Amino acid sequence: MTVRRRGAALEDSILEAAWTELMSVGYARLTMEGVAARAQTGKQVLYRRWRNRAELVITAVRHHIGSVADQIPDTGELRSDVLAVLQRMTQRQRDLGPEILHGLMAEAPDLAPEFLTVIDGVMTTLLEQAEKRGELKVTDLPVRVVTLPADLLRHEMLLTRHPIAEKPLVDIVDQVFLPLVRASISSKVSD
Amino acid sequence: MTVRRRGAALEDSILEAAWTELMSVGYARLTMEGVAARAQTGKQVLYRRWRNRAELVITAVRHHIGSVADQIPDTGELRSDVLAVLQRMTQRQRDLGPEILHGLMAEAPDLAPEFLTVIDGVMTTLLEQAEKRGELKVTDLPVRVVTLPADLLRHEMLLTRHPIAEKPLVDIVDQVFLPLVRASISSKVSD
DNA sequence: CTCACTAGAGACGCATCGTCTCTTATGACT
DNA sequence: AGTCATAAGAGACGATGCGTCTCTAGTGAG
Repeated sequence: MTVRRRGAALEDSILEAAWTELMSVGYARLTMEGVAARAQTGKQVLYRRWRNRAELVITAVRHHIGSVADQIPDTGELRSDVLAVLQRMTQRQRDLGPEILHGLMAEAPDLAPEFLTVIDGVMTTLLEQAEKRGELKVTDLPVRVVTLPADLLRHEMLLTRHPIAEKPLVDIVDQVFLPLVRASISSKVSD
Repeated sequence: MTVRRRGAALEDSILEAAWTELMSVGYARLTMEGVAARAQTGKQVLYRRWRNRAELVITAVRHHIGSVADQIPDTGELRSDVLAVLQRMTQRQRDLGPEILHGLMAEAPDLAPEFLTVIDGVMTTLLEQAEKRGELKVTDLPVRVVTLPADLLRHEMLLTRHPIAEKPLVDIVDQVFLPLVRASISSKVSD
């Protein structure tokens, strides 16, 4: 070993090695030793930075695919905005695959709550945009309805092993979300 | 060792040992060796019957808490029927705890689809009962809406680490499911 | 009473964990 | 330029659990 890396350069190498390892052997069979070997470094270097597999992998995943909240759609219509968000979510699931998702869910307890708050924020923004356009009143909607499209999609991701097609997304929006939004508006009138 | 067990007696001992082990150390730290030791038998006896940890645990769980479909509520009203099913689901989740649920989901790919079909059948029965009473027409409802209460609850179970209270169940039924059922009926009229 | 079957027990080789140790490259500070 | 604390690279280490294999001796069927 002639050159010895440090700081960010080293960390990037490790995260990239972890990602490659993740893609080639999956989560269940990813080992700290494997990552260290691929990154041409020692295990101790990994354990100095992450307490376990799960934390390392989460960092690696975040490092490679950003957050759904990174860019919020604004198409001028609530329906297509929501659909766009759901599509972004499925894209991320496709990148990871179900095995990694389940593995992380089982081993990283802190991950799930974060999913919730992130999407919550995004959906709230979408609804505020719609409200500004006069499509609806945000206050009409129970929180449960606001997070519902993402919740249903997430459920689908966790319970099926295959990547999710376009149809379920459309169904969620058209058969569940939008009817509820409409019902909420008309019930407000009859109050 | 004086007495040597066989057949069902032996199998029951093992399943009970597995359950006890599950309750005392959780799923992640349950080992085949631990179960064998507690059941006072050898590992080979386990491997003769189950291919791995996940299958053994699934059998043990089924052996101790039956299926949601074991008894289908019939209270005379759709709302309370659905609530009763959701309550039975949360009861089972309480018995298991989130850690076991996640562990099994990650390691036993065949488990998830089964959840889906079981609840699907139960909900369909509830709706047929309601239809017989004249509460609604089953054909009005998209499949997505039929499975929706269970789907949402399952989502909640998988994403929160604590047992689920009564309120979310009521919210799911009153803020999401029933409004959709009603909307579906009235939209049918205006078709 | 005999015998095929398999329970009970644990040794085995392998993989991986997380810790520890050792040498030596590196960059910050004189 | 020279010194030095720091941490990188490498791998040995004991522990643990996997899944397989082997051996013996209960046990129920006939």
